[in-house]
Amino acid sequence: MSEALRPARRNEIRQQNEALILQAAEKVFAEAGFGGATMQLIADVAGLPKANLHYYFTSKEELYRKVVSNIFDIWLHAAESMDNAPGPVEGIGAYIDAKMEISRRHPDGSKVWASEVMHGAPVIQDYLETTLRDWTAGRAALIQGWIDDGQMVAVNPDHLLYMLWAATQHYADFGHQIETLNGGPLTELQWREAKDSVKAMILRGIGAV
Amino acid sequence: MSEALRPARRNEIRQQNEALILQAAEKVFAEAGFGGATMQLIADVAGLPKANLHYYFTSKEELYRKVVSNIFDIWLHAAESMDNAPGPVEGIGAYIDAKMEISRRHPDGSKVWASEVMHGAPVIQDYLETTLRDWTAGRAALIQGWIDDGQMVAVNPDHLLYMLWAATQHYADFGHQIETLNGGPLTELQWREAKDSVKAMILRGIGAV
DNA sequence: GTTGGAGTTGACCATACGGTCAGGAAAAGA
DNA sequence: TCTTTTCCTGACCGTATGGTCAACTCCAAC
Repeated sequence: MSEALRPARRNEIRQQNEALILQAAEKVFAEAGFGGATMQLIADVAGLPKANLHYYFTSKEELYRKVVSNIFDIWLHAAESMDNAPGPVEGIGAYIDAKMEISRRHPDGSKVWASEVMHGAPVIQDYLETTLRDWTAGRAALIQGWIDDGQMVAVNPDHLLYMLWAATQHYADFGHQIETLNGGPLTELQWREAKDSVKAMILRGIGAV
Repeated sequence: MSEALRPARRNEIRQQNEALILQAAEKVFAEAGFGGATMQLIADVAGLPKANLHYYFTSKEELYRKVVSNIFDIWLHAAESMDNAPGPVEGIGAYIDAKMEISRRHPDGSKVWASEVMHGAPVIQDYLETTLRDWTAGRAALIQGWIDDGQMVAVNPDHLLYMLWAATQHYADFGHQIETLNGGPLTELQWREAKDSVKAMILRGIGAV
């Protein structure tokens, strides 16, 4: 019937299984860490025999690398929300929104990323030194421009970025702690309140309101 | 010579070795996570044969539990700095100072704690539900008091606490990322700048200046 | 419908891991 | 000095892990 799918049957299978495995891997790596995760458990979560994982990914490390790389892409994509903003209220506001949304939608990815960095970034050190460094320098300059324009108070742009990362990612990485204190997962309304609180405190904190 | 040490010789040895092992364990758990850490590596770092670890600690999990418990104590101790303050500037300012100092002096401990929580707090869930929950409720009430007194803007106290934790612990947990972006470890002066930046942004963010 | 390569998988392997233990060394008490 | 208790450790064990492989099925192209 759907001739659009017909010729890509093989690719389809491959793509579907790779996605399935990556999804399971993200979850297991987030829950157990790289060292604590086992290929067997990832296979079970994915619903595939272990040997099949090794057909698509040559090693545990390569699988892990792909998972981390995927997260970094999401992270970078959200970072674009800061651009083309007339000022800090819109730019940083949008960035906080985007990053809070990631914490909500991809908590496992966030945890894997956090874990990777905490352990000294053994597999993504090069990303940190190139892409992330460039991105950070660019946004720091952008923020400095807003300061020079008098659109916000003079704060150290680097430390502002660290605070943005910390405050937003905390809702994913420490989600379990928050849920425990909250007596359950955050509701839709509580998520909005979290977002608003973070935005209000930071925007007021940089004198942009 | 030192008769003060003489009668406690046995205890001395025990205490010293336990401390040595706990110190090594904290480092290794921080670097590799629970699953990635091995008793052999901890033993090597401590400079003791592996079998000796099992003389002092019956299992890897018990050793880990002790490490996490130690960190929680430090954490709780710092938490006291918020009490007996006349207002948010002093109370929250002191708390930020204390927590930033922990991030600087005990980065490994902070990482182990973060890792534990990220993995669902398998061994310290009871702490979260009792001690931490009580502490949080108490400080939230304290903050609410300051709000009612008009000493700061009305913000959600819980989310303020989350931001405090996030912003300060970030300098330990993501220290590797910060060091990479910074081109090396933070200097004494940079640490002061970090502390001042966090304090300035948050205190202004809650309208307490 | 036959052929070639992609996809699949149970069985298997070498290794590394947490943990044990017997027996010796060192310290404390008598 | 002799005895008892604590401390120490090399050698060892069962298990679980990451990874391999040969045999198989399924799909697409001719």
